[in-house]
Amino acid sequence: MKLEKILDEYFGFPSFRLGQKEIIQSILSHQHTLAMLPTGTGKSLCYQFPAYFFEGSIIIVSPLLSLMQDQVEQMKFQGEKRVIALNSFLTFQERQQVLAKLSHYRFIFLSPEIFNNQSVLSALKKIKIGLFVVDEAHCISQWGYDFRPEYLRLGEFRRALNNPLTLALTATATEKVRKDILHYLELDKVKEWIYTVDRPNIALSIEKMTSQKEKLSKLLHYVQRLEKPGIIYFSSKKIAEEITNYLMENGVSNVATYHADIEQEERILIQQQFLYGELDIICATSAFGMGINKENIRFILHYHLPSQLESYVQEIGRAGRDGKPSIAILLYVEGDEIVHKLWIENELPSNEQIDGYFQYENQLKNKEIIDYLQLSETQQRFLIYIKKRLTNESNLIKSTVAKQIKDDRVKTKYGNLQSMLRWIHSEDCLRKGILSYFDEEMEQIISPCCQQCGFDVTTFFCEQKETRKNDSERSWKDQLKKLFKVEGCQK
DNA sequence: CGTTCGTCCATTAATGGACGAACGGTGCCTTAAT
Repeated sequence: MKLEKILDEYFGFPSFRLGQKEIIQSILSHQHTLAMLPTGTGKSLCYQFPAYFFEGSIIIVSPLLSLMQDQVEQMKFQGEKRVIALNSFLTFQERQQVLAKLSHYRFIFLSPEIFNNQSVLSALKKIKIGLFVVDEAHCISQWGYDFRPEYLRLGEFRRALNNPLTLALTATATEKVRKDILHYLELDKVKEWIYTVDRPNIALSIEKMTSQKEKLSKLLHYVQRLEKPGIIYFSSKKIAEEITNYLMENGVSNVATYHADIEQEERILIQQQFLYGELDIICATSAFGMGINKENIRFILHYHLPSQLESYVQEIGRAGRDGKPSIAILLYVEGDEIVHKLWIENELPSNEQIDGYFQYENQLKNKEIIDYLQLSETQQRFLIYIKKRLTNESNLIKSTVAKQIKDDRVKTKYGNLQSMLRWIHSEDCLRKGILSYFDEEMEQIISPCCQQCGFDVTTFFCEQKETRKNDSERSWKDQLKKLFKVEGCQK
């Protein structure tokens, strides 16, 4: 049967999107595959489709519980009942039941951390695995070295499962990150399908200002005028909250804050409200976004810069999934990057902490070492990872290697931040800058492209559309607006 | 690095200033350390 026919009959799509068919064919011919597709272009089909050709289960490694839950719900809604998220949301009894009949499930979503659980791992060993999928595979490189070390152990877990056929999916990976992905998944002989990171319908703009105050008024200016809905990104939870209040005080309604300290229930509520159009603007940290499948986001504003261009591309990529013109504006004041430098410096243990850790390891209890050296959770996880990786080596070697890895990591992260800053300060086309960071060249001329290529931000304003209307219509509309305090474009 | 928070001590007992410490995004997993 032709693939298109199956696509139509089973999934209800008339045709494949860019890259999907090639990736699916590559999987169907049993080649390990690394696929890079632009944000929001239907990566999940790439593993859902082959599932119906394979015996055995499809394992999908996913970075977030909420993402797994969403995908499971969505697939159940589409009629696939043999799907489960194997994670800490399950009670002990539920987990036992699921593990007992694991081969029953066609799709098994799980986190990298769950492989640490011996009963889960041994249950997985007993079933036939048709495909091992790593979703958002750039997390291996982005988080594996410090924040979530289990991402670096996915190769080890793959080996434990007898090296199943593997598909790594991402939207943003430089050459270096792609190498990391293959290395840590222990893959060679890989078919790579790399498509552009570019999203032509998203116009790009950077505005440099000299004070935070100026930035604040610029933000309000844009928020009041740009077509909604939109997301505003911050590198501080506190400032995200403050600006939510500031916007509301200035007549912008339907705004909410989203960050890691917001209760789980509240976070789900905000996501839902945003999805269904009850909220227009989310003031968020980097916690917000993964798995947000909202078609009509019109703008992404950055009140603070992210720490690397990969993150920036991920974040702005949430705009314009419907293909309509959208805009990404980065507001920059010198010094905004300082907080990233601090995090780079402090998230991994210092040389003194590393030496101390391996020196006292045999003498003190773990908890005493942590207290004495004041190790953060990330720092502990890093050190435990090194310890496990070098089990048979002396403490001196462990200590030396740990310092080496830490130095490399700090250097890489500084480099990424520098690239971000170079891009901000460059006077070249912004799109070209992003593409060249991902070793791509501009192949087409896009209009509107970016503020370097010359475009008018006001074309993205609601007002612009309304001035086309005649005066009398406008005035009653304005009055109505005032009366009901309606913000945003009226369609 | 730059802001905020808590403590201490001052003096027309209820503020206020000085000073140092703490903090700053992201998320799994809680039966996993010889």
